[in-house]
Amino acid sequence: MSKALIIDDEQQMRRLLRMLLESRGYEVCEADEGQRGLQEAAFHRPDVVLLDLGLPGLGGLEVLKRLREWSDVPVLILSVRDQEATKVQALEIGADDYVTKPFGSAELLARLDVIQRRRGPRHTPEIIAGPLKVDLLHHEAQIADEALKLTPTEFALLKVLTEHAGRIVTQNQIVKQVWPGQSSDPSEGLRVHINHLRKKLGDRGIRIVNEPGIGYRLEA
Amino acid sequence: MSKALIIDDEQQMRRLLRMLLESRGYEVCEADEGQRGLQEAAFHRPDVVLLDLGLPGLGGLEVLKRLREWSDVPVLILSVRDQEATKVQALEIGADDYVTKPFGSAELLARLDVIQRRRGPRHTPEIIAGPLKVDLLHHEAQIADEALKLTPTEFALLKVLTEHAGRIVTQNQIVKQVWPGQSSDPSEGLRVHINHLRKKLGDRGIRIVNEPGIGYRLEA
DNA sequence: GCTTCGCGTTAAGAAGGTGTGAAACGTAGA
DNA sequence: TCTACGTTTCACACCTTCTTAACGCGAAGC
Repeated sequence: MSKALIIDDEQQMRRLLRMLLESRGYEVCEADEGQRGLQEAAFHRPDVVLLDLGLPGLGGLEVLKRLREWSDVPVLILSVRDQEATKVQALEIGADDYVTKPFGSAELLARLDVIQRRRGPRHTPEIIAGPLKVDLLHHEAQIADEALKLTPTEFALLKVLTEHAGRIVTQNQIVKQVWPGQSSDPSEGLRVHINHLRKKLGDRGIRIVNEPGIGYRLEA
Repeated sequence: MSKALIIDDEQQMRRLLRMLLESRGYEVCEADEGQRGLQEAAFHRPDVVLLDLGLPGLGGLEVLKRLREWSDVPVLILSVRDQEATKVQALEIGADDYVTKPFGSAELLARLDVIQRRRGPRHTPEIIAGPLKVDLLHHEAQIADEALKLTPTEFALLKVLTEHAGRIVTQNQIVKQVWPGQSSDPSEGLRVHINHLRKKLGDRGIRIVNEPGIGYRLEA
């Protein structure tokens, strides 16, 4: 059975989440405040954390940062609208995904599934996401055993997205990985390369989804 | 000819093993560190791996675990006395056998034979891709039983490409194999030798295809 | 309804990689 | 020393890829 930790200051929200999660077979523990959340995480070792960004006292970002100092547990951010900048920060610190309040229960559970299925950076020469296979050693990419003809930049881009398949990758993260040591801002060109990549991927079960103002996500 | 990969941080040990193995007709490659060992294994696809348990950085057990995620290659563990528990762990993870340092050369070679016989048939000293046959033992290459007259560099180049026939080999990989221990960048000359090789291959069902910005691929 | 903002799409020039022939260089053997 | 052979270097034409700019579109906000 998976354990989930909810860190949120609103009692109603905690109750809602608890019901949802328990109906899915999770064992649930809660914290209404950041400091306590960290303690609970250390003690219970949850398999997934649901973290509210708008925490009083120790803020959500700070909690995430301290958590990441010693744990790789998947973290799902709960945020309200107009917290775009903060959401981006959270993803870059190491959050796995976010949902915006108010959210549908189906959406929440789906995202939970995805971030728990993820694996850390692979050390095999291949990354696989659904029908997509990225061979880092030979610089090859295949969909359902059919080779894709990619340019070096497109390959690097697809690699980053596939490594985090199902999760959002911020534009900053992408740019830093694909154009390392770049001074000027190539995020203009990013759109072009995303476009090319989408055309080459076609309609074969792999999509690149845009998250406006934040980044991109590869869906299998 | 069989390929062996040595992963050990002590240079003296590597040299000793290399001599032993080469005297037995093995082709040997080395790595002084775990991460590099995994890369070498992925690229060279050795027929047997000799793995030191006491590696700095990425430990021997960790290397073995990651190797076993994608490879069934026979692995012989090199351990020192008083590592009983670790040896057991290694065998459980998927090592095939172990020898304790210091070991006699006869014992090592015997164990190597055993664990290799356990796995399928021996490697042939030939690489074949379609109508192309590369005979490593006699340094000969044939297309449809017609011998090719190749220079040493051309032969080494064709060997690398044929070993990975159908897949992309990056320029870096080619250069490292054909011009080992070269400091200056011979990738200029690579183009020339590719050119020569293409001429000698002619139009007999074997093509060398360029992947711009990445490397080359041999197609049968 | 208008403006603003971010994204998708397209086109074209700039930048960089590749193929090819020839010349220069190094080396071993006669 | 000369010769033969293989390797490396160079120059240049050609092609692919990258970058930049412009424009259309839809969503969000005023």
